Amino acid sequence: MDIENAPDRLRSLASWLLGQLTIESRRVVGEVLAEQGGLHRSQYALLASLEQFGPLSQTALSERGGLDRSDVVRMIDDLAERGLVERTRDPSDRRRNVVSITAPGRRLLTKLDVQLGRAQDRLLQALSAKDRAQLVRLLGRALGLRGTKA
Amino acid sequence: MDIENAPDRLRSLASWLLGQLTIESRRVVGEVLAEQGGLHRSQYALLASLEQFGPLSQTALSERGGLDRSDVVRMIDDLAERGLVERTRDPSDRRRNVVSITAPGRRLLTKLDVQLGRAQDRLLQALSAKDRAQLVRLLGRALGLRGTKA
DNA sequence: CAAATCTCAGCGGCACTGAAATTT
DNA sequence: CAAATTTCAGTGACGCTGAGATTT
Repeated sequence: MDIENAPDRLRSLASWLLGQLTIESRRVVGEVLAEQGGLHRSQYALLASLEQFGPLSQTALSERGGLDRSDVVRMIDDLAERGLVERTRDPSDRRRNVVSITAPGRRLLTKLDVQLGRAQDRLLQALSAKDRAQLVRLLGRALGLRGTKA
Repeated sequence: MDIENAPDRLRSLASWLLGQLTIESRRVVGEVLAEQGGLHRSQYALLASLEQFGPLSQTALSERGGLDRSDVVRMIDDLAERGLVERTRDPSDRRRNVVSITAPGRRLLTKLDVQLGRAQDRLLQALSAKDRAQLVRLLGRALGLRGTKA
């Protein structure tokens, strides 16, 4: 897509620019995930939550990762089949599942961290390091993130 | 979605933040479009291209608006039915369609401009005017837009 | 009982693909 | 003939909804 030729209305519209860059972002990230095991984006989010916060219920996972409860079911099904997470009934509240990341899950997550980092570089190659940091800051703030330099 | 509770890996990942804000963006923009005639986002892009550049072929429209040729067919079908654009065969090259915006199309476009402007304000309410401008600038640059202050 | 959790089936928008038909 | 343009049918990921089953 040649953004230079787009009409002014679009070139100055935040929502349109966001959408266009997100398309590109999904392409770039999708390539990485396809190579490194064929996970979905949401599955990276699940592994990231489990690694940082320890075992979680599926509801907690959906909240942490900004995912729908329904998608969590399907994505955890798949991760469990691959041995990247374990799902067991919570003995203290048998409505809940307790999902935890496995050693192979951690290893894959580490690998993905590296590759996704490079994907960000490709996505934002036109921006300086300072501008990339600023972009992340502005996006975070627009989403209601307070303070932390994350 | 409560971004505060997301894992650090996601909160600092540009592609994830982009995706989350784009979800919100589509929600907000979708509401406006649903109220003001029920158009799709891509149809606003089509009207915007036609207004600025005059009558265009469908291929040109797909390039200007970052749309797929296939979607242009469907979206123009609908716009033509509503009387917002006109589609005629190009007499000088009968492979082409010539699409042009109509008076009602212009009127709707103007109305949408206002409402979409407000939608941007809602989407980015957490940012100052300066930060919004900076965000637009960074997104444009990441997409390869050179120079213009748009 | 009401509320929480998980599961399942399905929907609609969207970016995209492949192939056919027409014209240059 | 090859190339360009439009059209059509269909795909897959994704965000989401509604309803049911189980448990608290």
